[in-house]
Amino acid sequence: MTVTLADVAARAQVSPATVSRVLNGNYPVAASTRERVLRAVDELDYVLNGPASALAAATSDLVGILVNDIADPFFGIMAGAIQSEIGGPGGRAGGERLAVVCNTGGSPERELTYLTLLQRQRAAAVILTGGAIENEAHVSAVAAKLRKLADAGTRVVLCGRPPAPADTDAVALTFDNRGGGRRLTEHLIGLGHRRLGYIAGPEERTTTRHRLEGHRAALAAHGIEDDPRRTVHGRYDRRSGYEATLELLRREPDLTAIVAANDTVALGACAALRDSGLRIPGDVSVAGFDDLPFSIDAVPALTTVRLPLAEAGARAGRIAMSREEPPPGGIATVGGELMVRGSTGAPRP
Amino acid sequence: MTVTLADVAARAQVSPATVSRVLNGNYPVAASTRERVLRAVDELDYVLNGPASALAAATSDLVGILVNDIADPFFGIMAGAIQSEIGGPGGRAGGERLAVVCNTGGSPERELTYLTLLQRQRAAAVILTGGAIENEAHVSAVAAKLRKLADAGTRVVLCGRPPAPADTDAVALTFDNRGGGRRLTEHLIGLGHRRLGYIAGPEERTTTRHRLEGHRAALAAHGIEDDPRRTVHGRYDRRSGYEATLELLRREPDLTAIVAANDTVALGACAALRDSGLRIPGDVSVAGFDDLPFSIDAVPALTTVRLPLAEAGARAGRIAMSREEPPPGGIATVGGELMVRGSTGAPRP
DNA sequence: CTGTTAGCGCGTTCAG
DNA sequence: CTGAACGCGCTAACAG
Repeated sequence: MTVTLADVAARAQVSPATVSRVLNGNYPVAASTRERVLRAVDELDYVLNGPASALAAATSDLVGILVNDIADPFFGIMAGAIQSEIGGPGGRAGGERLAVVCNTGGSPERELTYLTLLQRQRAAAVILTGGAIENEAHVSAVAAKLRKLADAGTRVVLCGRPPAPADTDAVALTFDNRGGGRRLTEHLIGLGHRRLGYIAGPEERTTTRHRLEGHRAALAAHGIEDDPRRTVHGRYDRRSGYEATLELLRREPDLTAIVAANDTVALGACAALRDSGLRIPGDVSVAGFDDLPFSIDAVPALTTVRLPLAEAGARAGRIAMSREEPPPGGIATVGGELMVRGSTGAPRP
Repeated sequence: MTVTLADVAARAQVSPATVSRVLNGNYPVAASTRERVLRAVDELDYVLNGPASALAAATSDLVGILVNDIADPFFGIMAGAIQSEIGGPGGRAGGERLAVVCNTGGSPERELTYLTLLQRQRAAAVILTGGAIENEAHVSAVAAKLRKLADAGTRVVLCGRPPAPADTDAVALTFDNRGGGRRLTEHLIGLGHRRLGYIAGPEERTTTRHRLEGHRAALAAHGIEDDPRRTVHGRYDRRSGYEATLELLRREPDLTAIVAANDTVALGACAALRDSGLRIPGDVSVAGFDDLPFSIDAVPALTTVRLPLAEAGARAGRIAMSREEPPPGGIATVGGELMVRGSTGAPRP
């Protein structure tokens, strides 16, 4: 029923081994022989059996990409960039590797499950994107998994995530969330703001903590008291930004600025402010983080910290495919750039 | 080095076949035996070899998802919804299927290449999202591929895409782009607009054509001349919307409304209008399509046609997994809902 | 309910 | 440069 290597070999009057060599291009084969083989492949409409070759070769053409939520452009942009770099020559027959995108939804269990599933597939590489969960048990469980993957020959790269324990052999491209958060808040302080609300992401996540630490560092550096009532935790979504803003305004109606965990949350904050009859930035300044594509279309355009998501993803992809040297020590910090736009201004007198 | 089924079998004092049965849960196994096997699996930290079982079973746990661009939430939302429905019980050991996301970038060649790659992987199912390319040669090439996939037992589902030839056995969930486009333009006409600009998507794509046809049908139904100078083609991105808007204004400065191919393009149009000193909707009304999450945060909020992307994706995923009956005839039309918001209003007198 | 027996289709030695 | 032979790790009949 289905065409196999042997069928191609028979038709091309060569041995199966030769066909395999032609297809994988890893061994010298006479030009004329190659011709005949390729013709036979074409005539029979032969398609290599991936599982069979993965079994024999003990490695597959799959690259796992773990994301929190692929519907969120923050992850979509990284995933797309990774994918654009894992194809091309260098792989097995055809050279195209396939991206297995795994939505963890931020759940530790799913993260581990997917890592196991990728291990089962003998993935050529695994790239974990976005912040990590800061639960001790989970961190060590992940580290153990990463170690096993590395032992099995799977390349592990962290993209936008803090480094894993050194013995995991995982390369890390880490976003400078702390520095970005600090510069952002310093920008607001520089404008004259002294009463700043902060909408943080979910607890127990590195991204949340680092951004918040940067914010607090800026406050501390300028002698501004860090009133805990000015910080609210929520999810990384619009609704959370909306509700948190109402809550912040309830607690302290004379806030002059709101710093959001990310752009999506900032958009929700803007909506809440508008619905409360407050003007941006006339009454309250708003700042986001990430600089997702829509941020520039907010009205006023959102002041935020641009993270080079596509560049980082592309680099992670290349490193995963050994097409680029890992950074020295296996760790690189990727900086963010402060984008000052219309949503922040001087506080009302 | 690596633990195999046989190792587990030996430790549990059963045959390899029994271990396989426990892991796949497809055959009755005595509870006590299962216990012993699972314990052995645990103690040895055994992970099934995916390629090996795919080879033996002649089918894998992989589900292919073809998208134009995973960084675009239009596709990200569908991909995420699909993924949420392909896991769960019913599959092989563990029951979790993996989503292979393939970015075609709208290129016909890449589309075919990815279909071949998925065929090679013996994917359990393939879901093609978004509009199709309307090139005769390509359409038949894709149909041929889909037929082969179906023959090999791969379930094929089209999500947000017009039906393929009936003999491909592909189930299609098609968006009613024509109807949505028509209602949108009728809404504008109803407000009193007579000079409407249209920013279409790339040529040779079903989505572009259908939305445009709906627009024209509305014009025709109301006796409004369809001046070709009022239509500009571009890509489905913000920049394209920006430039097309400037071009439309150059051609006909007294347009009172602009209909965009999708929300992203509409955002670009809004930016161009603002930069041109025109107010929305006071001077020019703007409408989009899709109702992506950010559309409600545009200022003014975007009038658009909501497509139930998540619902359609989820349904496509269930159909692909045979967890839901395909629609009668294998074809279902998914309607859009007109969302009237602040970006459209009566034209200036 | 469980063990035995054959492959699944390919990559990779090792000879030639 | 090419062929022969073996085994990758698992599932699927078939018996029992």
